[in-house]
Amino acid sequence: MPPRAGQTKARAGASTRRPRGSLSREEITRGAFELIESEGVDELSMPRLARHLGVGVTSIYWYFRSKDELLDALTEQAAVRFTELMPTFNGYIWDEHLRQYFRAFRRLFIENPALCDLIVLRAPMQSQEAKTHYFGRLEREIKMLVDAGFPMREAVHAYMTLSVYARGCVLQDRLYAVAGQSTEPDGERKSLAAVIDPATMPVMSEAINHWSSTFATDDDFEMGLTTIIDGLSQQLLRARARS
Amino acid sequence: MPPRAGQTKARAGASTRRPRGSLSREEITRGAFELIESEGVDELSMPRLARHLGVGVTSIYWYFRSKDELLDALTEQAAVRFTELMPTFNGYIWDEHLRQYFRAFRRLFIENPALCDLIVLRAPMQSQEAKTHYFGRLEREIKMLVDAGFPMREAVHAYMTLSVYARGCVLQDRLYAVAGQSTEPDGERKSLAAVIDPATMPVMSEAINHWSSTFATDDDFEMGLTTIIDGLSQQLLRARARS
DNA sequence: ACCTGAACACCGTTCAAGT
DNA sequence: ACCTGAACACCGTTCAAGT
Repeated sequence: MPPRAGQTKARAGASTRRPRGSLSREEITRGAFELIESEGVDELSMPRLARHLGVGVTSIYWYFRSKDELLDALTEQAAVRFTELMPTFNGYIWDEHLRQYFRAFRRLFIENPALCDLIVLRAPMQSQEAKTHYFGRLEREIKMLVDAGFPMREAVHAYMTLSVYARGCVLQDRLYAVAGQSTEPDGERKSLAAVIDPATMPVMSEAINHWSSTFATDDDFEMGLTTIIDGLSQQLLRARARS
Repeated sequence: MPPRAGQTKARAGASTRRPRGSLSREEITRGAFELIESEGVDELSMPRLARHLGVGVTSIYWYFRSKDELLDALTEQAAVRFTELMPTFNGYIWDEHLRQYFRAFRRLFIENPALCDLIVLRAPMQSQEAKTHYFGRLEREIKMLVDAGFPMREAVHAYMTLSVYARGCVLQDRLYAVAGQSTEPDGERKSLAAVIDPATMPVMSEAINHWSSTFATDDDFEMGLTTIIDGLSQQLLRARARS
């Protein structure tokens, strides 16, 4: 791996001491993101990060009390980045809006595994800044649902149900990604057929024709999305009938 | 912690060598489950497990090539245990059946964090045995939906959508559980109010009245369940109309 | 105030023995 | 065939310096 220009790299045995103000929380988190994006969050370790930054390991501890505190900071930045990357959709009616929104929501996590690992698989945001960003976005989305006629409680839960479902799909996708990829395209169905005896499992032996290994493909996701939005339509009709 | 009777315990400095056939895959996985159940999956380490069993660390490596192989075996057993613990429901119509089933599904994971960590947060099952158990259960559930009138493809996806949603809720619950519990009962709403300015976020400042910290409470879960089942009802009506 | 290496307790794993 | 400790490379973190 050739050292890239314009970047602080591990000095090859050079024992130059870093100047005083050369390090900062920002540089550390930036380096950590680079590491996570290229190697995955599991590969982030304090010694590795220090080497990547060309710093002594313990220097990082001046800026972050622990690795966990560093990860919290990364999660917070990831949350901000995520809300910034999410496009805004305008002019759609509520059901099509939700569909577009959560389709993008899922795509974003799948295309940015670093954000996925930090946001989906880690504890909830704590910082004021991250929450403010997040709620700013929620304000838009929930208002949209309220304007469409959803009572406040139903609007909140509509968003949350879809959010939990979408994150569940992303999690599924991620777990299957880290466990070795499926080998041949049709290998999955064959290996399923091996454990399904048509005599004792007549339904399953037909069901596997509609099977995808992860159940987190684009099509799988779309079907669940449709189901949930159909359910919300029903609830909206009932709510309108009541008022 | 007093040593429990009838259990192989760490010998207090005793350097007695274990007899030949005294260890086994079964004893190791049993000890590992005990450790996971009492300490959590993060606390499982090879040295700890060895100490718990009163064995040299390296003895474990005779039975499992690596920690990962051990975890795979644990995951497999957890999957079998899970399907055995899931009650069977009889005599309900399809929508009530799904509600009961996934309610129990979620409860089981919440009440058995060890199973949750191994199944929900780890890679998919690989072994024949686990798959056979799992598909046996799926046979029942999908047949139920097909008998209710769902086309095969829709039946498969109905189950999977609910399964992804329920696991998403469980994940949420688990993440909030490991990150410190919320302090006061009403503290959450107050801390939310701190970042929500009613002037700029009129909708959110009302929405937080319907807010729960995790969005994975029993009520939250039930609402999403209702939404999804409502959506499935719609699809069933359409499918029946088509045929 | 900021950066550093030495040192500690822990981890997963390998290896060359013991019986 | 099965069990063992010594040893290795790695990790997160602390501490007592250096400048």
